[in-house]
Amino acid sequence: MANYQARETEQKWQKRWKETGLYKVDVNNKEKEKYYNLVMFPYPSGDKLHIGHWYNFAPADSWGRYMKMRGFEVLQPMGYDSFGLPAENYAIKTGIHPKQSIATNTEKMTKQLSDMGAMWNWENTVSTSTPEFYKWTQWVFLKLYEKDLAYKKKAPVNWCDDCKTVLANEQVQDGKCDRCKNEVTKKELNQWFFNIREYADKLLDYDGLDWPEKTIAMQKNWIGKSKGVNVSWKVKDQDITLDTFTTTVDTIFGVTFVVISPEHPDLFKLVTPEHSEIVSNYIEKAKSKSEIDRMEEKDKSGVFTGSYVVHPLSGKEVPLWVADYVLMSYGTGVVMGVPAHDKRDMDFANKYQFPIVQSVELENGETFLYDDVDKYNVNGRLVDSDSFSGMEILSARSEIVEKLKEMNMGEWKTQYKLRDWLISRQRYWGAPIPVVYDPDGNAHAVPEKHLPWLLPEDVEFRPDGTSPLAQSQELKNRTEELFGKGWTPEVDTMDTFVCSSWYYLRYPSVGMDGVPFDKALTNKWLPVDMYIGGPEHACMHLLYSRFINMVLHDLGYINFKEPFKKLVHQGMVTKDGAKMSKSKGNVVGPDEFVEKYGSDVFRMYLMFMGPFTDGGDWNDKGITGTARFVERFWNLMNEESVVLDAKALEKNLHKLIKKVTQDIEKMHFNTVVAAMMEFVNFANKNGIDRESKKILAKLIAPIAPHLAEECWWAVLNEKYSIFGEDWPTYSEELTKDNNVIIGVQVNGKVRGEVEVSVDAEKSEVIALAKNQENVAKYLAEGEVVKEIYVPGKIVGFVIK
RNA sequence: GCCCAGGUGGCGGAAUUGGUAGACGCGCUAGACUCAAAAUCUAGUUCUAGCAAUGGAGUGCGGGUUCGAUUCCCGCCCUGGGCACCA
Repeated sequence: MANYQARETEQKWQKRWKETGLYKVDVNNKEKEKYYNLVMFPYPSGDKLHIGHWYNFAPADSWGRYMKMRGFEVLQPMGYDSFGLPAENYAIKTGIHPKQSIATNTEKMTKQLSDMGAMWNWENTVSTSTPEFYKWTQWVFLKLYEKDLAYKKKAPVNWCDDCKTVLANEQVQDGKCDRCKNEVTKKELNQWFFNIREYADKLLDYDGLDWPEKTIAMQKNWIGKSKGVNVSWKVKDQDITLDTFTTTVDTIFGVTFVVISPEHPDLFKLVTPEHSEIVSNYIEKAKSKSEIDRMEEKDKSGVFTGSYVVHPLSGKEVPLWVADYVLMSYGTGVVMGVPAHDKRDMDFANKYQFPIVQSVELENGETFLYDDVDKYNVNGRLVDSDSFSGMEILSARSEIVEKLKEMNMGEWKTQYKLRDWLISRQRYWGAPIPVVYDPDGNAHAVPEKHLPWLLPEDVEFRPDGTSPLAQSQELKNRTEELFGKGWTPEVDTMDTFVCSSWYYLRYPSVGMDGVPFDKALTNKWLPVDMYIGGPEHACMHLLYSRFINMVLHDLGYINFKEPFKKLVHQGMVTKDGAKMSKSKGNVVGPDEFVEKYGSDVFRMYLMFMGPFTDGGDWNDKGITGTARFVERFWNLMNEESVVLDAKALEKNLHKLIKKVTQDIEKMHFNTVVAAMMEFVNFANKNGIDRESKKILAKLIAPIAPHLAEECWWAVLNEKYSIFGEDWPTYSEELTKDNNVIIGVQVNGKVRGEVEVSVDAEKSEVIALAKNQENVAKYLAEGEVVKEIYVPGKIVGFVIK
């Protein structure tokens, strides 16, 4: 018999699948239930598909195929996140226009993705840098603009001097640019933002989402909701009031100083003349520190402003200091210093000799830092706090706020760490922000009828910190022609995360010109049933998408709030335990292995390596195990065999169907492959009949589609295609064993084993166990005080 | 510092309403086939003592609960990921 010719066979089927349109999805299908199976779309880089793509896409495809065999109409589209820096940087290096390189790369990548043999719906593909797509990205911008959810403001923003552009907070990690790892600095610029803070509370609602806990926790942490109180402090001898935010207003009688951020706009008004020089010097020094320095500097520093503020409840005067540990970007930029109960304030007080005044204690009478307890759920009372002394902490908070409210000196306030999403980019290769300015400099949205607001082509790409679009004569002319003399275009482009925040809505409606997405079709197909992609997007793409989706929901365009019902993150493939990277030179290229063993073997090995969500360690030798298995599988299917034990075959087959079904449902593909191997080993010894072979082919179909199709059609001579077949079912009754071998323990140690019927009486089993020679030996050493029998599990004796 | 995930043979990993730890695969050892090798097949493979039967130890470390713990509880150590002066 001939060996299995993997490559030839795979190419044959890929061709046939394509010609027969096997995976074409009928988006209007009314008979079958829909299933939207989505992977995060890739960036079309010039490099070949790397192992991470395979590790992500192949199991996702197996999942889609499984759902197809379960009878769903499966939409499994693939597209390209094609705006962004790499194409632009490549253009700067080579002079090849991004439009050109992206077109070439997209074509190459589509070919590679097809070679994978996955059932992508190529009729429903998108590429975000095409005018037919970004027209609607601009439409999304306009919708937000109309609702005041897009606005322009001058603010200190994150600047990457290597990429020559601003970045959103989410794109700064450890003070460094997410993309190029260059240090990020602050710049004061007039930029476009999306008001994602407006949705902070809605974004904190994860009701009905089947998402990893980890991801939800990361988002919650990023949004950072804190409930607290704004307290007002009058500045002594001046007509200024400063607000401080605190989550623990119960400590207000422990305030011994107040600290203001160096960036506070009113700061200069508060500094007394004799302190102005020292404060100016301090501000200068703080400004010159990079984000990273400031982050790493745990050591507190600050200077006195010369002014005092008045405690709203006690009337005492406390000094007002300026210190850079107070952030202007969170809360009010001013904090009350409570050194007795806050670690940072304590460090600061110790350094500059402020008094430390205790104002709360725990139930046991001990003092404490709020850093060490759950501040929203603490039991204790106030001390030395005027009329509030002795009060329970939590109720004292309400009482204090009531009092402050009466005086008009305070109120409840909720703060978020989340900041608005900065979407302007001073780069070329992105969707132009559809805004123009009148001669007075006022912004106006480009009317919808002028979309797509085309990206001009008469520009140089050299990034110099100004937007390349500013050079375009065409854009300038276009603006004046349409809007009038003296009108100018916005020259920034949009963050590419704007494109990816809504692309999943477009897939079912691809080809429709007049709308971003057809309402009925979208409400039918969305939300995405299964979304698979990397965990690194937790606080970027996955947060932005939820936000945009919610906005579109609130505007009435769609009837679902959340875009992704179920989310799964694939793990990472490592080499000898280390992350693969070009610099380490340990990158494994898929091509040579696909060439040698075929796509089925390659993807099965990736699945077999470890649990999908954990990732796995690549081993060049390890793949031979899967290759041997495919060969054994092929031989088993081809050989005529005599079944030695029909009962055992039936039982094992039903057990296999159950195991494979349940494990695929859990996405434990590694144990699916293991179970298939085990069964093939069994069938090789025992023999297998035709009906069982058919079931076996179906079971392997999701994970090795080409092999399954070939076995189904060429070996078993069944009707094309196996992917039109139903998923096998099993009988629970048949998976049950009549006899089991269970262990016998004496004082917890295994001393023998007995084979018993599953419904045997306890007395019967105990007697059988006692007769075991080795068991009897140990039982003789003492008196049996307890006999244990857990059916199907264990027999145990306790002796004294 | 805080939050999350994890630590099991030489290696990747199985097994948790507590019930014979190490499925499946890699590697390794021996044998068959071969002039030989590769490939394939058969047997073995946690460590340790023993010819064996059998015994001792064993799921990061130290305690605890239990007839019985990889699984539950307490206290540590280590690795990976995320956040980080958030008042």
